[in-house]
Amino acid sequence: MNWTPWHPLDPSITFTKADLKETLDGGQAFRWKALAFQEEPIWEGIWEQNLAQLRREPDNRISARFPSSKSKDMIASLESYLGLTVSWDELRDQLPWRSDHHLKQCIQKFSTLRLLSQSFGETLLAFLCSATKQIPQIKVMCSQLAESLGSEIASGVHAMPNWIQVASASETDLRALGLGFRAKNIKRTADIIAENPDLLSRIEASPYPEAKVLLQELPGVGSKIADCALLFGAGKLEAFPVDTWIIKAMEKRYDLQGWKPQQIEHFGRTHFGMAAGYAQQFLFSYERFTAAQ
DNA sequence: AGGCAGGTGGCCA
DNA sequence: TGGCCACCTGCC
Repeated sequence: MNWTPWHPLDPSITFTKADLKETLDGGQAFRWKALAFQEEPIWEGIWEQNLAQLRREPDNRISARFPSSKSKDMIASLESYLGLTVSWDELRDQLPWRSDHHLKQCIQKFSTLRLLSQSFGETLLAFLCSATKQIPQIKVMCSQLAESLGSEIASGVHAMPNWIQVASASETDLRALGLGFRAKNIKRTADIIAENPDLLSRIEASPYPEAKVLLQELPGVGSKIADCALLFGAGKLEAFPVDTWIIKAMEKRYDLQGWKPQQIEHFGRTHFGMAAGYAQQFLFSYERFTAAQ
């Protein structure tokens, strides 16, 4: 593969080493990998029809390079994907960290953590794969889907399939890709979307509460997967995905033992406010980090 | 060897 | 409404 020269991204996009890893490879997206495990890894990833490599500069800024054949507009797309158009500093300041010591601690530990701005369709597909799976296995499923059904965007590199491409596969085909019991729901969801071509864009354009109701009508999409798709794939920051990590975190840190997932979700959305999903990501990252110690 | 993993939906009281 | 359980598969 021939790559362009390294190109500096907008200087407002800064990451610590740990936060870049957490943002790209911490469970929001599943198509980034660290290439060289030296002092500073180079991150290579795929989003929509794009491929790039990222590296951190000593001042925490990011440089990127692209396949030399098609680099036009990729810089703008990457900057948008990395959240250039969102005011993360303001959103962070609006979270209730002044009265919430644990949140303050999480934010201090992951000070440059961001939410990626991902494609809605791709995000929904990835999180339909995620049920009772850990991140490395979700990445394998996404890569299998891409290689089998997605378009080739560079030599040997495939984009995630769109929902029409997924619908072209049978449930048996999907099971052969290692999707397990998720294959049935992914196939049924793909057929519904293929028959209603504007469904996803209508949901994405709807206000959060309505969008969540509509999304949960799709087979295999419950509260958690709907919230992940809306938070990571549609920028709806009110969404507060409640998974096993968040349940453990909220029980321990907010004394919510015995609360049901729906009650924890309500608490989170009420307590953390309009950017509850951003707060969720800080809590999630912190909990995973402390568990790994 | 058996339980568990970024869940969901169906079934039963 | 609320609790229980099956469901693919891989990994410890």
